[in-house]
Amino acid sequence: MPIKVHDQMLRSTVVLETRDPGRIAMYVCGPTVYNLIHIGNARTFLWFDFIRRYFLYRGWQVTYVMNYTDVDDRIIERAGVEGVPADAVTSKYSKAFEDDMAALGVNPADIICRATDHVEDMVEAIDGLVERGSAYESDGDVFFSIESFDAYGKLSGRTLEDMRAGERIEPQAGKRHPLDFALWKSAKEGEPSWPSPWGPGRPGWHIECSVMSTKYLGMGFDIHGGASDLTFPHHENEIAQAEALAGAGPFVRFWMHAGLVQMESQKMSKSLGNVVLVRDVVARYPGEVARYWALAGSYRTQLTFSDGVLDDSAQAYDRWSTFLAAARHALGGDMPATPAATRPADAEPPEGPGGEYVQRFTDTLDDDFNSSGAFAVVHDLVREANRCVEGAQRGPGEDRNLLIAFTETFLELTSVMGFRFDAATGSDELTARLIDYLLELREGARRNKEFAAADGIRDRLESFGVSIEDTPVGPRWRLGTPPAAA
RNA sequence: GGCGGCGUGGCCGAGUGGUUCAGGCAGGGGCCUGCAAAGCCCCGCACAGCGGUUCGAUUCCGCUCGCCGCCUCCA
Repeated sequence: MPIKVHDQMLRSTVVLETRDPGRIAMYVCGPTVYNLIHIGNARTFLWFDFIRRYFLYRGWQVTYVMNYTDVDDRIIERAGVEGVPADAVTSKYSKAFEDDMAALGVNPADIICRATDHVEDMVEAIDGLVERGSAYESDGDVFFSIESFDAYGKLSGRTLEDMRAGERIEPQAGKRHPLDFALWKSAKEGEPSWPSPWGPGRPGWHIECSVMSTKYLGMGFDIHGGASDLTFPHHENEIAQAEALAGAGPFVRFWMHAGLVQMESQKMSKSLGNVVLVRDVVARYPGEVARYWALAGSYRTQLTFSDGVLDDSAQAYDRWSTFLAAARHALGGDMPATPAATRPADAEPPEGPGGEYVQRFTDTLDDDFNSSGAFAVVHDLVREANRCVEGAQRGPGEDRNLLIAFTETFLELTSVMGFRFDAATGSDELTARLIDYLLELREGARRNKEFAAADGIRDRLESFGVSIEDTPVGPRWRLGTPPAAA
């Protein structure tokens, strides 16, 4: 079954036919590195990280490019506020972005490109646009003439008249059409600047993505992603620039946009100030919980963030980590490792007890990444696997074989979704030995029916965040969040 | 004003023209347990409202109401 994606340009879900068979070239608009990112931003990056993982799982070769916007009015503003040079701001927040992404288990793009490393390319592109009559200079600024590009508005589905009707700001002086946008901005005193045929200045925001995406992926690359608030004007402008310069389209084959995160019926945004930082979330929950929250619903719809939603996700995720701890306890040395499986569409159908789940998993995700369905598959798998735990812990037999197979499938599917359990269970060696020793003492007490003492040990360990579960073959424990930690 | 999206059981959140069913969280009952915990089993006659198409609509069409996004920097 082929993979289908919802293409914003067509406004429908269509079979993903790539420029080169078996290869996917994707570009996602990255952060403007002028402050800390919030979970609304993170949702987008978590999603494209997952999409890339899924493509790889399905046997595609993926080239994933992401930009960092490191020249921008807000960066200049921020540098003024912090009293440091602009590049100090951008290096600080680039690093912060990477740290936050790592905390969420988001892998870096294959190619990360910075606007400031590509100014010459942009100047060349702008020059080309001026030459072709798509752009014009005005007092040191260069603007793109939207009237010169017939298809302007095709992505966002609006006409020039529509857009004029909703004008809310005074047209900037020097523009021929109010919606013409800046390709090059002349520098004021003290601002970062680069030389150009129109004098010292800096590139406008939109041009970097057109130039860098086509530089690394070529015209007509497969997927361009970003959040839905970039549809207009940013992506519309990217199309205009790239296709005007190339003299032909398409710039991009498929446009994918992630829905925005809402805060109490209003979108979360830096300019509104109603943000929840990734940093604050990962201080309170494992990164996997945020990943679960972001990925459990469709990427296209709005997602509301409120107090409590992460608690729900934490409970749901806990079901998985609890299962895995139980499997590890029951299987001991037979515990499977995470398989590095790929499941190309043309491969043999998956076999074994977990095969049915693998099939359901790919079936649902092939349909525009229906992750909710994929989560349901994993939950169903966990339920069936849990039924085998009790039998498996008694020793070899049917239940044990099934549990091994189901656990392996579980690790396969959850790793495609970007969850890592191996590291998350961690406690250091000494802690583990101390806990084991305390449990030995407790077992002795239990054997002597000294339940008050046994329960005392359990209660104390619980208060440290160590949860104890007794099983017919001895207690198992795992580290969690201490109750009422905050 | 223009363009677009959404409204599913206490909450989150998929999906479909027709009595097998999403899934999770929360809640109730049971099994297991020394007690727990975890797990397993069972339990909710949900699809904003009003019309229409149809043998049959939560699913298609229209209207109404409500919510949200974009049109300005924004993931």
